[in-house]
Amino acid sequence: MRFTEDSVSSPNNAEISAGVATPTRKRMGTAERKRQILDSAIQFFAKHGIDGQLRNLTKELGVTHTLLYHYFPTKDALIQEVYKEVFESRWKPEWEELLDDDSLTPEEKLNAFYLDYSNTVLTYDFVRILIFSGLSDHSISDKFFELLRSRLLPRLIRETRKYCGRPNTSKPTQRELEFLMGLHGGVFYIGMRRWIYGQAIYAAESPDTEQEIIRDRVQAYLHSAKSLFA
Amino acid sequence: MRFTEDSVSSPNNAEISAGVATPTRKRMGTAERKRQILDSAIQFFAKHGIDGQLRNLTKELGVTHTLLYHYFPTKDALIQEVYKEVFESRWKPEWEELLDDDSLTPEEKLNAFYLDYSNTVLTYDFVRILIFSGLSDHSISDKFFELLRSRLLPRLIRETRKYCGRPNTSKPTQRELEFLMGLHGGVFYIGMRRWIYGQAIYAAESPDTEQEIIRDRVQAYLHSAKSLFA
DNA sequence: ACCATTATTTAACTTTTGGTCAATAAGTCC
DNA sequence: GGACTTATTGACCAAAAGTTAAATAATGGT
Repeated sequence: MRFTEDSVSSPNNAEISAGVATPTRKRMGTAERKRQILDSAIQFFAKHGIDGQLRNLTKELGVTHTLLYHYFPTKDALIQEVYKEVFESRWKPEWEELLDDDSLTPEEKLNAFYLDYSNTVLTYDFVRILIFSGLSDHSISDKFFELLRSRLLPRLIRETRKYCGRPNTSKPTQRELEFLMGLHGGVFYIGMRRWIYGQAIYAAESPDTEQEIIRDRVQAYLHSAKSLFA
Repeated sequence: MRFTEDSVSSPNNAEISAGVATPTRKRMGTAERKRQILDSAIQFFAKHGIDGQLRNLTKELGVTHTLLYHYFPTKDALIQEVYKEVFESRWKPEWEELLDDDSLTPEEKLNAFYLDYSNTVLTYDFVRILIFSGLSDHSISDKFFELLRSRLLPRLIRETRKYCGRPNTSKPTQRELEFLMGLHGGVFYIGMRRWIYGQAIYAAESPDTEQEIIRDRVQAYLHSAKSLFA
């Protein structure tokens, strides 16, 4: 066995605080470790982008970066799993069901939808990874917007028309869609300011305030839609 | 004089199209070359982020990457100049003058402002560099939002109140600001979709459509502000 | 035509970073 | 408690990428 000259530089950070050295190597089950790495990777890539260095990611786990290759063949593979986890697994089919529910008014639907939608989408990892993806190749953001465009937008337009007392016979016009995107962007902008620009305009811990804000925007959208498309 | 073994690999791209080789080294004035590098760097960093490799940046210019260090001491220095160029130099004092103009109605002011504002802000480099900055350290985006917060938002709130027929005596409330950010975010979202997500919903070349859209949003904002803050 | 200046390149150095591989040790089963 | 499995590590590699120093060659002034 050989020792590196500066072997002092790897003091196993996670164990130091115990006071007495606990030099033993921890051994986790395959599934748990993989889960742990994936969870950390989500946070890590959301924070540093996909260019973050694996060595730093694994350092937070108190583990060598080579261990990563025992669970994921390559960095890209890890990133792909992160994407799947954050996007594909978080899409809620209930959103469509909600918007199709006949027992609710358009106003109730839009409010309920954007309240819940914002709850899952206006998240640190979701917002940042979505934008990181858009900034590089659009591979992820494209898939997400395809879901949006095909599943949600038509339903939202339909409810808007219902609210305005207009029939839902023709395809959504460009102007209708753009107007809806105004609402959509306004909502997403909340996440942008919070998770990209780091602004804490109102207490991030008070969901009440955020819900008020979203309700205001939905209300304003519907209200002015009525007068714009009359 | 010595030649590299694979000297073929640097065929001076810029000169190839001339047909006959023009092997001579071009020598530009200090100011022009620096300007040229800076302009390219803006586009380059906007496209690839600040992690883009200098070797690729200079390749586009048909120049060695080491030449860069003749004009900028370090990569960070170059990036700082890019930031200055894109943000500090593009802020228009006219915006404040416009919003203070007594001969215009609030509606006219907001329309005129957002039309012009979007024209300079909804740009490839502006949108992307702003977001790249927000994603890493907020050094740039913070400065920009400070301008926004101190120079523009109070005036926009004031005009909104004027439109609603309310006095401008107290400080803007959180709710008023948030509602305004709904409009602001909705407008910025146009740039997001175009320059981040790569969506071309309407022809990017038809400014008419974009102006309509913005007018719609301003209109909706004012209209529903009146009913929300009545 | 020559010289001084300096823009530009060539070559090399260093650090970073994704990835490989053999060695080591923590559990588990008998 | 010994053997087997495999989670984990340490050392190393090669390519990438920022940076430096010296050599080279345009250009302008005289």
